[in-house]
This record gives sequence, structure tokens and C-alpha cells, in this order.
Amino acid sequence: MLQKKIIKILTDAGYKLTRQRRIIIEVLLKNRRPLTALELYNQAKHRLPAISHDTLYRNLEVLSFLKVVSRINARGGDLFELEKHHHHHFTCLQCGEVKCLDGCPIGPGQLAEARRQGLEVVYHKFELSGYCNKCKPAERM
Amino acid sequence: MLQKKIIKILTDAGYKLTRQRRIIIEVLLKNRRPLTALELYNQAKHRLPAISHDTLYRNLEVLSFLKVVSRINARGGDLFELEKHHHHHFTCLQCGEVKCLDGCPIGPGQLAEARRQGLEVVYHKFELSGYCNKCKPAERM
DNA sequence: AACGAAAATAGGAATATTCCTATTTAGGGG
DNA sequence: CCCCTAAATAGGAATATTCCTATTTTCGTT
Repeated sequence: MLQKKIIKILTDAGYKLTRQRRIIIEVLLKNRRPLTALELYNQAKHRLPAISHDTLYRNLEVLSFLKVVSRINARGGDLFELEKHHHHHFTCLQCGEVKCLDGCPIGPGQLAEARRQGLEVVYHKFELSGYCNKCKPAERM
Repeated sequence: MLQKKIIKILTDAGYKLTRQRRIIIEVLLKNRRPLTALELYNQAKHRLPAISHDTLYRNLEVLSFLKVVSRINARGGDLFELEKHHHHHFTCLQCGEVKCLDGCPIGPGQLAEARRQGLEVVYHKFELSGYCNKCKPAERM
């Protein structure tokens, strides 16, 4: 997802475009792996020393709500990454590594029960866990 | 899931059965809705005033790892509940309400990509979000 | 029933996250 | 371009969560 597109999503939803938000988005854009909130905070602070924790956490919340950022429930705390394209993750229960899964296998069949209950689904998260290639052998002992 | 079965899962996995764990399991058992870690802590503390935060958080981690407890990523922080039977949840983006979805729509088709990568999947979490019946009309305005 | 090793705990320190409020800032309308 | 209002922010206080370590407890073995 490009910076322009992200900014459009923010402003279309009525959020203001602040320097802090620009910087947080830039920091998210330049990282190729999911980071913790504090890692993101430190990178943002490097560019804008006066930025507050509150601002970072609040904006991760906003960006998650807008589905610009995805929050991955990993071992040792949540990780955040730009949702450049919709996809899901696998976490190894042994070593904690997070792997991206190409594509998205969720279709209407998986949403049927929610629809039956009259719920309007606008988003879903699908997280797998188990053992990665490296940890599988250890698991077999 | 019954207390006996939970205890068996714990001990089979090599964990010791402590008074604190018994109490935490009892607290989880008697609640019919997902609770925050602190709500659980306060209920446990009521039965065992000396219990420490660390013990509660550590054991939620253990029980989550063993899939006895499921951690639901809700608005305003994670919620925990006994996984009495495997199911998933829906969170309303407007009011924050969490609803249980009967059954589980995830099958081999949804795990194919992970298998292709050689990952051994032992668990999955599927979280939906959107608008509940009550909040849908407001959303239409 | 007592022993010993390993696991688990309490309590406090260290971190991380959220809350609160006075001040600043973005962006629309004149 | 200036003003106004609502939204957003900084900074510090309040909470929540995790870490650390000395002590206690569980449970397999005697």
C-alpha cells in the first residue's frame, strides 16, 4: 500500500493528517517485517524526538481500525505491519518465528455462520500456529 | 471442557498442578463470558489473596499455549475464556461487543498454503469484525 | 512418609501501555 | 490569508504487564 493511498484512507475517514501520523506511516513503510509497538516508537522518536508514547499507541489503534495496519498476535506481544496486501500469518509455537502466508483462503463459506446471525462482516483475521520446518524435527523426539 | 480434562492436559504436558493453577481454572470455569486478565486476577485474588500478578499472567500464557484458554483480541485489550469447545468470535467495530460463532468453518482448504510451505499447523484462530445487528443501522446513515 | 530436583510462586522492580488535561495544530470557511 | 473549532498532541500520572530472584511447593523416588 502506498503512502498516498494510506493518506487518502485516513482523510476520507475524517482523520487529520498530522506530522506524527506521516512519520508513523513512513516508519511502517520502510520496515519489511512486523515490529512491536516499542520498536516503532523508537524509530519514530528518531525522526521526531518529542513524539509521545500516547501518540504512537493511539495511532496504531487508528490505523488498525482502518485496516491499514494489521496486528499480529505473536509470542512475546503483538506485532504490527502495514497491510500492503491482505494476507495472514503463521507463528511457530517453538521458536516464535512469524511467517507470511500467500493469498487468503477465507471465502463466503467461512462467513456463513456470521451472516446467519445477521452480522455484517467487514474484516477477518486468520492466524495459524504450529511448528515451522526448523522446529518440526525437534517436535518429533 | 471439564476441570478433570484440563488438569489432565496440564499434567500430561509436564506442568505441575499448583493451588494457584487450580484456582485460576476454577475462576475460568465459573465465568460464562470472556474476561480481561485483570478481571480474572481480581477473582482469583478473592480466593487466594496472596496470588501475584505474575502467576496469573504466566498461567494465562501456559493455558493459552495448551489451547485450554483462548485469547480473544477485542477492543480495549485481550479477553480470555476457557475453550470449552472450539469456536471463533466476532467483534463489533462500533460497540465492541464480542459474539460467539457456532461451529468452525476452517477446513483443509484453508490450511493448504501453510502445508505447501511445509509448516505443521496445530491450531488456528479466526476472528471476524464488522457491525452487529444493533450497530448496523447506525452504520447506514 | 521423607528427600531432592526442578518447577512455580510472591513480591517488588522494571517496562509497557493507557489515561488525563492543558496546549497545539490541521484544515474548513470566511 | 486569518480565524475558529474540533481533533490531536506532549508530558506526566496512573495502570497494566513482565521481569527478576529468593523462597516455597510439587511430585517422582526412596
